[in-house]
Amino acid sequence: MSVNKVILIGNVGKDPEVRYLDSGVAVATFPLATSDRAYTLANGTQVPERTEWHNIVLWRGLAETAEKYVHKGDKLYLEGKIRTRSYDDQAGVKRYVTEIFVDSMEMLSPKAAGVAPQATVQPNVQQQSIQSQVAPAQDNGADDLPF
Amino acid sequence: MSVNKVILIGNVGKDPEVRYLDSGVAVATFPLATSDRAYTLANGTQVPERTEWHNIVLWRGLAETAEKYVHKGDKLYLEGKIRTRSYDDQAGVKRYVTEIFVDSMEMLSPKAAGVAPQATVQPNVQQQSIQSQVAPAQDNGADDLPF
Amino acid sequence: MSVNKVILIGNVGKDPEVRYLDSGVAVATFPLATSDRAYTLANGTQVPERTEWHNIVLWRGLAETAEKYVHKGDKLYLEGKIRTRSYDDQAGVKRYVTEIFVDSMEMLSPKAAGVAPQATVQPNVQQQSIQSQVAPAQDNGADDLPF
Amino acid sequence: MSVNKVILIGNVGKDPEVRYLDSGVAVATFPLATSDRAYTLANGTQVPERTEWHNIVLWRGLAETAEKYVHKGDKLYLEGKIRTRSYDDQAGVKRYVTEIFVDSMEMLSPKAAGVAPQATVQPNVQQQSIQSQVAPAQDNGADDLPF
DNA sequence: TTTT
DNA sequence: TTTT
Repeated sequence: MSVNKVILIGNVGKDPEVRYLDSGVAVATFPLATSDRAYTLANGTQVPERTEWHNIVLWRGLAETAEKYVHKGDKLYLEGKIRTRSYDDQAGVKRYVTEIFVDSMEMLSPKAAGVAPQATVQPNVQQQSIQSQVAPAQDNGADDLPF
Repeated sequence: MSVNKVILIGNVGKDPEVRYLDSGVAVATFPLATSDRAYTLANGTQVPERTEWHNIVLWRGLAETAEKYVHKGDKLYLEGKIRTRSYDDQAGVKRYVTEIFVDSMEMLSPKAAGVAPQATVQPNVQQQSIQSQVAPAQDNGADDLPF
Repeated sequence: MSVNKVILIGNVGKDPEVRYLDSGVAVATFPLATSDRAYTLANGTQVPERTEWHNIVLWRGLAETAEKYVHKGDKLYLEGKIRTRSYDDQAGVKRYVTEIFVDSMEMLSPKAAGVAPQATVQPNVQQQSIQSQVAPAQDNGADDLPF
Repeated sequence: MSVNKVILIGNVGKDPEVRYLDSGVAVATFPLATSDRAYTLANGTQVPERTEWHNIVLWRGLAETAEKYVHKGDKLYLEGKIRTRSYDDQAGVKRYVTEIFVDSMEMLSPKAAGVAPQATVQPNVQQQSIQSQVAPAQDNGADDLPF
């Protein structure tokens, strides 16, 4: 038994890229930024703001919602899980990418809010089914990569 | 304004490695496994169990607690944030590691439970202060790396 | 747009009570205890352990899973939402009960773990559908009350 | 070992009421609304939107931040714990109130966002210390009640 | 490299 | 009414 849960509120770095698998399943990807506030330590050291970029992945209905309603700059609430996949780069070296597979999405930007109809996917009947078609970099071409 | 929160329940893959920075600050690292349950899709496809490995990082008091009480095989509840850092590998290629910086830890294994005294760090006066001393691979030697 | 999310790890106070609505839908209820650790303040004051009791409500498949596998004393991980309902007591005074409607459950007790097959409900097609049949105390009789 | 965690995103129903205890500690209270989306069941039943009201309580620095920056209508992200307390009403009947004790707050309304300086309290050295001074209704007078 |  |  285990739990793998991520909650993010942040800003969309680029318009979503949406691909459709042969099966017709939609996959959307985009970067999301979260930022730590700058602050000062007890000893006077200034710790500057730091931005963290997350590789966001949505499937099926959520991907279609993202395609319609999510834009660069939007603020989103996302709930999902951490997923690290590996691939071999051009030099044949194994590399890793950590992504957030989203289960639930809410729009926080005023313009966007209230637009998305049904922003939650059915759990367990979802991402993993098509995982093997999505993961590999080599059969997509470099410019087709989610990230 | 943003939120970057991770909640994990999983099993410790190896005993924690604990290092002490020059400042005396403790840093503990270990892998934690979470697993999706195996299940069968509507179309009959069997989706096998899949294990996700998380790179866990604890600081200061939490690192010292981990050094004393956390062992391979233990089940833990962890709350923290996602942090991706980059480093240059031996070939000079930029590589990325995603880690979970822990803010709060609870022991779920019966043996371990109830032992840890104060399993929560003081937020904001914490990890980032010593970040530059910890991140780089090059000044530590390969066998000194958290992961 | 909003979020109402609760995450609990605690111990079951009593065996679940399970009822079946006329529609055949199962509803399980039980109390769950969470405890703050005792600790000492900077000024020396001892703050004792404090137990919080949560009114847990599960529906449909989750209720049936609880009926089979959840017992007094078990440790559970629960994810759900807060729900406050009102009813009129015997004296006709409006009273409030706050309950946790569970979306996802995991067994943490070693004996129980691994037994439950599909511990997540389909979101949005769930609790609210039968809410009006469940809420009122007056049409159930006092001994039929969830709590 | 246990976990009692609440995550809310919702709208402030009224300007915060802030009181100062004899010790100088600030306590802020206000209602926060979260709403389920309306939706239609498989059988055609319309399930209307439903608003849930949460009794929010903040202490110390967070209460002072709320006093300065939080207003009716603002959208907030809150992280905290569930706490149910009892009191005797005018008729001497024991009554219960469930409150959310906040550990962390973020402003989501554009106007407010970015204003609050340090929106996280130090855990474990916090609410419980002054609990007995705050809980009872009877020594405060009805108009002094948080809710 | 963990657990069920 | 549970656990450590």
